[in-house]
Amino acid sequence: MTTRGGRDRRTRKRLLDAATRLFAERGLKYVTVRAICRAARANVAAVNYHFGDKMGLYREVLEDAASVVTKMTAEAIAAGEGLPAEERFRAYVRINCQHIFRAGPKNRLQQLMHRELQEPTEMLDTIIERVWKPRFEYLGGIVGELLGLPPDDDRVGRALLSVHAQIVMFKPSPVQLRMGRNVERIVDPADVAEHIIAFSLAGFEAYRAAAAVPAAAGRL
Amino acid sequence: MTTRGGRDRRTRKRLLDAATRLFAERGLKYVTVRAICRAARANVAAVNYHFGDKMGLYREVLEDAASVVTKMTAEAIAAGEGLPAEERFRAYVRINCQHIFRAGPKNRLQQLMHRELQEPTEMLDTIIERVWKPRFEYLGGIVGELLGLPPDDDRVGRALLSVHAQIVMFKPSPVQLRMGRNVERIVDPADVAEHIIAFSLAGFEAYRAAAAVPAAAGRL
DNA sequence: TTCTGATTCAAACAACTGTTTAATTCGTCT
DNA sequence: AGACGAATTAAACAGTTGTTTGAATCAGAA
Repeated sequence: MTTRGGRDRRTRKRLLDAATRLFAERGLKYVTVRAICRAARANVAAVNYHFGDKMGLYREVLEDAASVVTKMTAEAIAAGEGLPAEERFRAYVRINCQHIFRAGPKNRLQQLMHRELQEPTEMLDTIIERVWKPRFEYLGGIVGELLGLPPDDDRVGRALLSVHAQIVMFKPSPVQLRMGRNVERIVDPADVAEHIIAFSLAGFEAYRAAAAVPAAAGRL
Repeated sequence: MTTRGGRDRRTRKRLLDAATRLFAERGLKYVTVRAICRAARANVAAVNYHFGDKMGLYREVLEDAASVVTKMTAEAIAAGEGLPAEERFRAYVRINCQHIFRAGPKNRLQQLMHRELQEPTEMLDTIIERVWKPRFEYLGGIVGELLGLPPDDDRVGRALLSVHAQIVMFKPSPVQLRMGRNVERIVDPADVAEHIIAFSLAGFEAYRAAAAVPAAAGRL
């Protein structure tokens, strides 16, 4: 029983690895079962044998990715434990940027989570519940504190999206690649994290200042 | 010659309209020729007859969209003519948000331009040259002035992307739809524009302040 | 009207997709 | 060795895709 996985689990693992890489790079629709099996050096029927169908493989890839990424988020939260809100914000952005921008398999898992938002599949609900909601709730608490507003305030919601938008955007993509700027320098991981931190903290401060002078609040 | 367009140009126009809508909603790969022809009440062979092939139709849709959107950008630039940098920035963001968030056909054309960045086709180069480069150059001039830095400075590049990221993000998408917040209020067009303006201007100001105190510049 | 060229149509085409099948190979236990 | 179940394989399957074909239809000129 336990040892039946001599040959078995090995091609299964190869399929999962190849599928993770390809799905992250091109998305569910653009990756064919044949391409996965070619990359995993397996027969075309291997996907159906081990995972039922293509969607079953995708489901398992995404669930594995969600587990790893969720653990990563927990680390990012733990890194700010006991610190004041501003430092918790810095820690969160820094760790997130590291995992998204650095090369390697961790990067791919993050990419899968982002892709599900841009190009949703039937797994969207699962990913939102397990990955995105916890993140946004945590970050919402921090931003609310920094803005001096309750976490469910609309202004907190918008500020949250502003932060999220920046983290996503700086992932090198076709946009930046041909803008005539030196992309390698602009999107340097460390610089980007510090940029987002400084830019966002200033934005929070602007809200704080506006809230302190109610007469100007309408302008915001 | 001139009047041969009785029946001819009409189905051609219907195909272009249907294709524009569908491509904007689902993207090139997810829209079938048959779906376009069904929506345009035309025969399956109509696309190949009028545009050569599917890609020819997509090319024409995107080129038409680029023309309209480019004109729109010119209007946004003209709206800030002669005004100081901060007011030019406000005008640019406001007009952009209007066109992206408001319902209607204008919205779809913008969406096509954004989609080409997320899911590039062979038309990417054309769209970057005709739509994105002019926009980023104009906005780069404004942001450079507001930051007190030359337009080609890396920090200007990052600030540019921060603004762009926010404008893109607030377009309602699956992310926001299930975050447990009241999305209709958070992404209200007018509020979003003012939020992005306030948030970004504060970010610019932070850079300005940091530049004025060189000792702290390394932190940013 | 008759002719001509452009347009439309139903049908079929070839290539690709995910999936299934039935035979074969492999590892493991008796 | 022999037997059994799990895993792999080549081949085929059914459905969808973009595209082509050749006949039918239409509008306008001679």
